[in-house]
Amino acid sequence: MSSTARGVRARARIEVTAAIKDEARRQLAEEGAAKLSLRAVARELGMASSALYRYFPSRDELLTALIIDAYDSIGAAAEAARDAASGSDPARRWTLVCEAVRVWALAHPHEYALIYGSPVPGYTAPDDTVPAAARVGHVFIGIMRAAQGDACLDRPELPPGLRPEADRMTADLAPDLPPENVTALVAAWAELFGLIGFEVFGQFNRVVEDRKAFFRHAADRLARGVGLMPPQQGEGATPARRA
Amino acid sequence: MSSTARGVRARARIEVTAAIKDEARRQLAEEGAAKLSLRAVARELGMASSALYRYFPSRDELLTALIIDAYDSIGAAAEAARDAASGSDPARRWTLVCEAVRVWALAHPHEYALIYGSPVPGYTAPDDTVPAAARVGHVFIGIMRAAQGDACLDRPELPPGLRPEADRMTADLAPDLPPENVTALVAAWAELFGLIGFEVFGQFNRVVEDRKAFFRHAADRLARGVGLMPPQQGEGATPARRA
DNA sequence: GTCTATAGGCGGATAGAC
DNA sequence: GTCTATCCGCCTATAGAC
Repeated sequence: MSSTARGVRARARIEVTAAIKDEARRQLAEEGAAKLSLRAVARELGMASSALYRYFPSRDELLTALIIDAYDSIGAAAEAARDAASGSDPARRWTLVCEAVRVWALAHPHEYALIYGSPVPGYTAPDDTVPAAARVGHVFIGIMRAAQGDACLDRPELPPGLRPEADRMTADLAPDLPPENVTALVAAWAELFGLIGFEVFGQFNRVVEDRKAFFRHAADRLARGVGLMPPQQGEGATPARRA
Repeated sequence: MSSTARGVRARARIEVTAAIKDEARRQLAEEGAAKLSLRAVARELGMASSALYRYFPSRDELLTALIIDAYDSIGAAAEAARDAASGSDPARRWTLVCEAVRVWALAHPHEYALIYGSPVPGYTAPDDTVPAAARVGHVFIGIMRAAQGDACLDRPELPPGLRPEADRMTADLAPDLPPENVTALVAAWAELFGLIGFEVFGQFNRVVEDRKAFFRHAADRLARGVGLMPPQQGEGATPARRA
């Protein structure tokens, strides 16, 4: 009953919780999130399945914990890349963060599938997951902000029909940035995960071989799209408008 | 034993096969591909589960059939959009095909997840799926080809390190197009499915509201990236290079 | 081609003893 | 907090009758 005893128990609880999540992550890789089973986790851990219910009241709560962990992990990877590149210019920071996100995804394909792949049928993520899910996006917003501060942010065009939505997104996400750049950023954010998802999920099999070089180039193109680099001059033989 | 009887039986077989796939697609929506179960399909169809094995020798064969159907369906939607827009210029054809792919995905989210979402654990698609999977990409290649024929294709830059891979992809996919455009096209192809996937899988919840307008703008930006439109002039206050 | 029956598994979740 | 026992459901796949 001493505070020491409470500390010991609390520590044990944390360790068992971590062991459960570790084993669950292992099984994620083998069976997928849809088939994540408390029973199988318990079996592998040498515990009775009913004992797990003291740690996670249901299968879905365990899933939620894994999702938050995964978002936090990829978010931390993005933040670490940003911090390591703090001396570089914004365009280079952008590319390095993109590459860090890709590296994380390739190193953790099943956790990547859990958070950016198909939703798990019958499961809806609770609001607890939102802050962790936002971390990667915040890193990109921060890079854009710094670029604006350095006055090296090019402003892309915006068609009139998108103006209301652009203003709304801007108010929500980054009121201090121009709506043109916020809109481009949201698009680039989604497109980045298209590139990564195609690589992780195998759509690039038999299509792209040198994926690292391909990705680096694509990330640079995304940086151009959000205004972190000037639009390049085309080398084409003709101006692109039809006669 | 007459040829008529054979015809009747063949027709019945086709109809039952179609009914099985229809019911399986229905269940895909409710339980997901990972839990697709021959038994549940049979139950819903009022058949004995063992009877289904006369049509599909295993669960995986049924899954393969559903995957091929889904690729063919989204491919046909892309081709139909291309054909309907045959009078328009390449940039407009690009955008219309992108929108058709998005519309298909939103109308068939679970089939979309089956082909462009997380891989089904324990299942590997056989080579039979490759031709169907390539249809959407071929539509985009065709649009690029036509643009080149009309001499309205801008050629983006390529860094030296990507040259070998660009040449390799070009030889594989479209030897008659410039490697710069082929590389940009492959990137845009992946990015397109990033945009669509984020919408279908819910990543845009609470972020993008007017998704149709947002997508149209993003698709135009992709068209610019592959050279179907000239790069736009930035309106930014300053040139984008850092001092 | 369809059925019943069967083998040999799997799962979530709870009750109640210790 | 962990256990055993239990309820009740699910699955793939096959054998053999009709």
